[in-house]
Amino acid sequence: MSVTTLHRPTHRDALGLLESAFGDGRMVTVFGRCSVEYDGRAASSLGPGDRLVVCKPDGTVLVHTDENRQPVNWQPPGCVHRASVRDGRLRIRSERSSPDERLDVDFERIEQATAYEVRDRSDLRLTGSEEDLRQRILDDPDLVEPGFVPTATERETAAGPVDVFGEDDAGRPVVVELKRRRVGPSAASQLRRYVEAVDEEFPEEGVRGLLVAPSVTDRAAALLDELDLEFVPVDPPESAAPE
Amino acid sequence: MSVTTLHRPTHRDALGLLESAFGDGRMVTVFGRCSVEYDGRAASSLGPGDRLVVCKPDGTVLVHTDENRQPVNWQPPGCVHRASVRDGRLRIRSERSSPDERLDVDFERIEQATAYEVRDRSDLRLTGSEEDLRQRILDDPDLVEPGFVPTATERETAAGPVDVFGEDDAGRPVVVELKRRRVGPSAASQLRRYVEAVDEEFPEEGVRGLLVAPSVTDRAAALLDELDLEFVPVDPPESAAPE
DNA sequence: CATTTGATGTCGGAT
DNA sequence: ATCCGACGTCAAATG
Repeated sequence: MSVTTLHRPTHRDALGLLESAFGDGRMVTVFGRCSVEYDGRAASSLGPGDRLVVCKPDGTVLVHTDENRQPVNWQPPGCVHRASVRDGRLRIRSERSSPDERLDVDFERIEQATAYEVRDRSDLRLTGSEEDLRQRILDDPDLVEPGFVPTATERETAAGPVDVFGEDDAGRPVVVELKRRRVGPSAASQLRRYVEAVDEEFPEEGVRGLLVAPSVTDRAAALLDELDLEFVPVDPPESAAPE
Repeated sequence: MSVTTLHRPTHRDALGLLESAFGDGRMVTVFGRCSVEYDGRAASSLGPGDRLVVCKPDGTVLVHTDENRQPVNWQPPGCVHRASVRDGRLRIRSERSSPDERLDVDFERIEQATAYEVRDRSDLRLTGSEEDLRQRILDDPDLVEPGFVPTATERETAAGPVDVFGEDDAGRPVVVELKRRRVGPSAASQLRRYVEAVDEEFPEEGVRGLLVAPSVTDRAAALLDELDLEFVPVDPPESAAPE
C-alpha cells in the first residue's frame, strides 16, 4: 500500500499512523492548525496557524506555510522524530545532538495525516554549474586568454584550493577563480587571498589573478582594479533562452 | 471545506482539482511517480521516481524526495503554475520571467492529490540572530573590550556597511564585524575590506578591525594575525543548553 | 530594478 | 568530526 491517508483523524489515530510510518521508514505529511517551538543554534516560536508538516525517514522535518520556498521551521537530516499525544493533542518532536536541537510541532486540529512509501532511484543531472564552467575552460583555455595553459585544478595553497591554476604565454603563474554568475566583492576578496598565497610560493614572478565570470558589480570591479586583479568575461554556463 | 483529497485519481480528475486550487489560491500537494525537467539559471533533468510535489499560491513549487532538507527541484515564489494533461498524463508547469525559468513535472502515476485552504496569521519570532548579538553589544560594549564606545551601526563605507563602528579607549576608530557562529577565512577578508575602506577615511589614525564571533578556524586565525586584525570571542547568541 | 549580506543557511567533498 | 566553498542558494533591507 503506497499511500495511507487519514482525513480529520482523532489525534490518537494520527499518532498511530505516525508511529507506524516512523517505524518502517515512510515519509509523512500532516496538515492542520499547529504551533511550533524551536531551540538549538537559534530559538524560535511560531503561534497557531495552518501548515503542512513533512517528516522524512532520513530525519528531516519541514514546516511549510502557504508562502515562500523556505520552510518557516525545520530540522535537518539526522534527527529523530517522535510523536506523542499530550492532553489529547498530537505533538511531533524532532531532536538531534551536536548541535543539540529540538523542534516541537503541537497540533490543535488535524485536517489530514498521510504516510507515503517512496521509491526513488533516479539522480538529478544538473548542468550549468561552476564545475561545467571549469570543464569548458579546460577544453578551451583560450576562453580565459590566448596562450593560457592550465596546469592544475583545485590546486592547494595556504589560503585554500584554487579553481584553475596555470601559466600565461609569458610563463607567469596565473590563478583563476571561476564564478557561474555575476559576482560581488566577496569573490574579488577570495581571489585576492589565493593570489597572495601563491605569491608567497613564487616570489618575484608576478603572479596574476583572474576572475572569470559572466559579469561583476561596480564595487567588485573597483576592488579588482585596486588589487591589480583582472576580470575575464565569459558567457553564463546556461543562457536561459528566451523564446 | 479545508482539505480536498483525491486518492489514486485519474489524471484528468487531478487536473480538475489543480485548476480549481490554482484558481482560488489554495495550496496543493501531489504525490506520485514523476519526472522533472528544469531550465533556467541552470538546467536539470530528473528521471522517474516517487516524490511529493508542493505548489503554493504564491508561485512556489517544491519537489521533495524522501531525503534531504532541500527540494530536489523547485521554483521560487512569483512563478505561474499551470496544469495540463498530455497523452493522458498530468503535467505541472511553473514558469517565470527575469530570469526566464521553467519547471515541468510530468506524472506517470498519481497516488494522491490534495488541495488545502491555509489560514496563517502568525509570524515567526526568532532569537539568536546576528541582529540580537549586535543588540547585546550595544547594551554592553564592554563585551567587545573595556572602554569601547559604539558610535554607529551599519555605518556606510566605500566597501559597504560596517556592523558596528566606534572608538576604543585611546580614541582610535574601531571596525567591528559580528558573526553569530564560528567563522572561516571569508569573514576575515570581509573585515579587511571594511578596515581598508575606513583607513582611507581616517589616514594615520590606526584603524582597528575586530572580528567578534564565538570562535574562528585555524586558517581564519592565521589570516587575521597576518592582517593585524583582532579576534574577540563572545558566547554564541543562543547556547543550545544540553541537559 | 540591482546590490549587498545574513542564514537555525544546506550540501558535498576532502582531510 | 571539522573545514571549506558552491548553491538554480533564499530572503530581507536598502538605494
